[in-house]
Amino acid sequence: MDGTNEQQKRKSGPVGSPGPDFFQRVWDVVAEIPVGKVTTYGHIAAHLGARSAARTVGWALKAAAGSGLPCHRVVNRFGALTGRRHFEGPFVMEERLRSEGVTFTDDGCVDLHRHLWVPDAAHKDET
DNA sequence: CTCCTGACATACA
DNA sequence: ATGTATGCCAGGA
Repeated sequence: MDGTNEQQKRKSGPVGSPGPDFFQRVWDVVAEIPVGKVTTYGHIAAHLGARSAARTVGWALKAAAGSGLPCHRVVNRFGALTGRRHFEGPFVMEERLRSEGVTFTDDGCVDLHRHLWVPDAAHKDET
């Protein structure tokens, strides 16, 4: 049988809630991103146990846009500000990161080599 | 109720 | 190496 629309069955499913809302979990991680640092959707998703759910992470950020969450510190694995269009303006995201000390490359991407932050590292080194 | 899209990423052909 | 297809979770038409 085809499994193309198998995902839709989740909606019709009775409960099967894995626990707290996936969104809430994403917001919790993003809220812990230190200033001057950035993380990627994949790292957040992987930290939540769903490395392939990177798309859903982006959705959570869109839902959190304007909720006071530093969603501007979350970029894709290339360091590109793919979500800048969901901000107050197309340049707000970059300006904010620059304001926090984040540097960019000539491609307009965040310098992940200097500002890449991983959620798992925060749990291990927690004073 | 069903199908598609979406701020991504990985696997396979 | 490039392109296509799928997976994940949630929401909108």
